Amino acid sequence: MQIATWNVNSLTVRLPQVLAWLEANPVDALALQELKLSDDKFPHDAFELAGYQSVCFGEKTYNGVAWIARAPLGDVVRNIPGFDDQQTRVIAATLDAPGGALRLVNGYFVNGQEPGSDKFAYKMRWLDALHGWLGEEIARHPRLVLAGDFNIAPEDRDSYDPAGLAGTILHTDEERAHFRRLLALGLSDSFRLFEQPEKSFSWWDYRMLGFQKNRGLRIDHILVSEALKAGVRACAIDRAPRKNKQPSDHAPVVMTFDA
DNA sequence: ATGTCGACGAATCGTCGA
Repeated sequence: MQIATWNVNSLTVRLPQVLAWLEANPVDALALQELKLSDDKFPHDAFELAGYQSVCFGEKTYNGVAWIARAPLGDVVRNIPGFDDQQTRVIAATLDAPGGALRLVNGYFVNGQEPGSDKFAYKMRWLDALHGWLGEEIARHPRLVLAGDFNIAPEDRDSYDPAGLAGTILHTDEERAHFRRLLALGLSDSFRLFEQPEKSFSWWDYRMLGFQKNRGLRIDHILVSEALKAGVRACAIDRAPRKNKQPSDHAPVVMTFDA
């Protein structure tokens, strides 16, 4: 079984690339972020023609998340229960799998702009709320996957310039502490369960030839709960779509596991 | 500050967010 995550930076622009990628990579479930479209504009039909069901939670212009899956998605939750949020950043759903249902959580984590800013404070509150809710969610659904654009480079090796960017957004101790708190819930970063090439990144700035120079960050992650960890067989970043014409600034991450 | 995208409103670009 395969689960993937991809920040597409506008599904309106990237839909053809997503459909082409799914045809070449027929994963069982795909988490999308930064749809930048309202739910009434979500292309359910196009995905259905490709053999996929979809559930979405979006808004005009910003944010927006969705799960695309080969099998029906049930028990859908939008945003973090109990956390009042004006933005569309979380969608959770349950997917049938051979070894039992999987709980799939997809998050477009707050960027935070700059340490000390209002947006950074919102990021900290949001991460707190996510942590609290996920603790309950894992207790209810031990077979859980947390995928998405975390907007956190968890360790120095996840950044092209850890010294130069130390303490800046996506690199702060506070953000990294939040990432480790998520791991402390019993979640594992599937990418780091395996030996990986050095300088493996999932995002590259559009500017300054970021991709060509591999000046990137690894901020897109797929975490698995304790119950799933032993079954994980691989996790890889697919850089190919970043070479497309009009690419997203993010590349998809794909996890393979026995479910 | 800059670079580059994408979306928006009201331009035929300026502004915002990433």
